[in-house]
Formats: sequence, structure tokens, C-alpha cells
Amino acid sequence: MKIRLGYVAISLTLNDYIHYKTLSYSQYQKLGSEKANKKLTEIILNNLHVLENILRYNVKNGIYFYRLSQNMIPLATHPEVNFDYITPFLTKWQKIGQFIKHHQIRVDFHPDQFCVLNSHHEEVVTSSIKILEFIYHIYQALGIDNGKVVLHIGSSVMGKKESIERFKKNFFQLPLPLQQMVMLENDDKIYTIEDTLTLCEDLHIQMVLDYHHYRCCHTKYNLEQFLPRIFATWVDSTYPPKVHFSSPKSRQEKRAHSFYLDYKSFIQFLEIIKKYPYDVDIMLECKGKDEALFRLVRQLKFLNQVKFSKQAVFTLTIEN
DNA sequence: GGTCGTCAAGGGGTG
DNA sequence: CACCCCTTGACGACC
Repeated sequence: MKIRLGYVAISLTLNDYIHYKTLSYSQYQKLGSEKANKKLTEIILNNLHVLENILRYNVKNGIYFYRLSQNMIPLATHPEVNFDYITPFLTKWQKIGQFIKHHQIRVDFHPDQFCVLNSHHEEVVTSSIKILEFIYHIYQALGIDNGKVVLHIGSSVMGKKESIERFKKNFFQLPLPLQQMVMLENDDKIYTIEDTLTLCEDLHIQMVLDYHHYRCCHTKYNLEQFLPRIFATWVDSTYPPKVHFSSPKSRQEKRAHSFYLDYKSFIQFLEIIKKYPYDVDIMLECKGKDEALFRLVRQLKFLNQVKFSKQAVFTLTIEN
């Protein structure tokens, strides 16, 4: 089975001078719309340049899995700001999309805490849909027609059962292309593996296992009991199953992400998943980004337990 | 040249 | 209801 490692949004080892730029709404207002729009154009051009550089750097370093940052286009979903972040840059978007497809890179999105599809506030649901539309537009611009987004189930206002019903209702009201993007991840507080898996099965969507959330908060559940069903949500997918992996910052702050990864628990995780006949893409969600990825790779190479074909791609022998 | 507070936004928990 | 916590990375303000 093939394992690909990926990292989130920014590279710490690429180059100090290459980083995404942003613009806050208060800065936008201070500039006035004309200057602000000019600024936004500069920022988008810069950020697309950065994205392209990161992807090239990833391929050069054998990394074929990368989470796109929602902050790539600042204010794109702000209710008071309207601008076209696609058409004026379409050539650039398409060029990047070609690169992604040519190198068979897997990219995806994971919006931050403000995307709550099952909120009991209607305006929060509306803005959450706007975030999904934004992501859809980016995929369209890149020419990626099976792009995905990982969400949490979200709120638990009025109880979990009721909240899951709200999720279903709002999910089915989404336009089909948006529904087809959605995958769900178990979280660290409310929704366990079992909750998330059951909902994914109901909706016929993929479940992304977050091993860190499972380990820090829901260990009373037996992971192995659910793994066959989690993998089964992926059988019709064009992508291999995806999991999130990271390590706790400390014993006290076990929910927070550490900078580097604990290679011992990573190996333990590999021991678990190698019982199943699936390729797996593992998103490393740690503060150390690619720096932590490279360190983990060095540790695994040193231990000589797996066979690397590329820097962040290796094979595991399936146990019988 | 380094450190700190701010940012559009939610949700949950506490008192 | 008011306030705090969680969380992200860039940036402006400040020393």
C-alpha cells in the first residue's frame, strides 16, 4: 500500500521571502475601495505566485499532498466586499491547475471555525455556504472537477441528535456540486468517530479520520472497530482515504498541536492501518508544517521500517 | 529587529 | 448576558 504525506498551507523551509499576504477588513476600509481593490489584486497575484512556488517546491521534494489555504484570497467571502478573484487571474489559475493535474498532486481545503453548516443561526449557515461556494469557484478555476473540502459536523446547540438533523437538512439543501465536495472529520470535543461515521454513511460521503482528535479525546472508542467502515466510505472515491495526523503539544495541552510529530505514535498508527488494503494519504497537522514532515521522514528512513519511493511517499507491506 | 495585540466571522463554557 | 477560552497566520503598532 502507498502512503503519501502532506502538510497544511504554508512552507517553513521554502524561503523567508515567499509567503502569502493578507488584507484585513479594517485595512480595506481605511484604504477606500479603489486603492483597496488595487491592493487586493496585488495580493492575489502575489499569493498565486506563492502557491505555484510551493507546489513546485513540494514536487521537487517529493510531496504530493497539500492543503490549500482559504486565506489565499483575503476577504473573498466577506459580506461587505465584492470582487472577482477568478476572471482577471484565470490564466494563472489554469496554469496552476495544469501543474496540479500533471503531477497528480492531491489538494484540498479545510475551512476554519467559521464554516458551520449546522448552525442554528441562519446567517451563519448562509456564510458557511458562501465559503463552500468560494472553494468550489477555486476548484473550477483550477480545472479540478472532483475537489473536496473537509468539514466538522459543527455545533451541538439543542443537542447532538437535533444538531445532526440540522446538518442533514442543510446538507441536502446545498446545490449538488457543493454536496459532492463535502467530507466530514471527527472532532476533539463533540462528535466522536462513531457520530461522524454514522452521519457519513447516511449521507454517502467520505469520512476523514482525525487520529489526533481520536487519541486525545475519544480513546474509549475502539478505533479498529470502526476502521473497516471508515475505509468503506472511500470505496467509490477517486481519491485514496485521507486521514489527519498530529501529536499533542504536551501532556497538559493534549488537544493543541505540537511543532514536530511523535514518530513513535506515527509508527503505531501505521501498524494499525497496514492491516487494511488501502492506499492512504496522511495530512500532517502540526505547527512545524513541511519542516516537521521532513523530520518525520528522516526518522522513518533512519529506522528503515518503510520503503520510500519519493521523499514523502512510501510503501507499507500489508499484513495478512 | 524583535515582541505584542489585532483581525470579519462561531461555539461552548462559566458566572 | 458578559466574558473568557479555543484557533489561524500575517501585519501594523510599538519599543
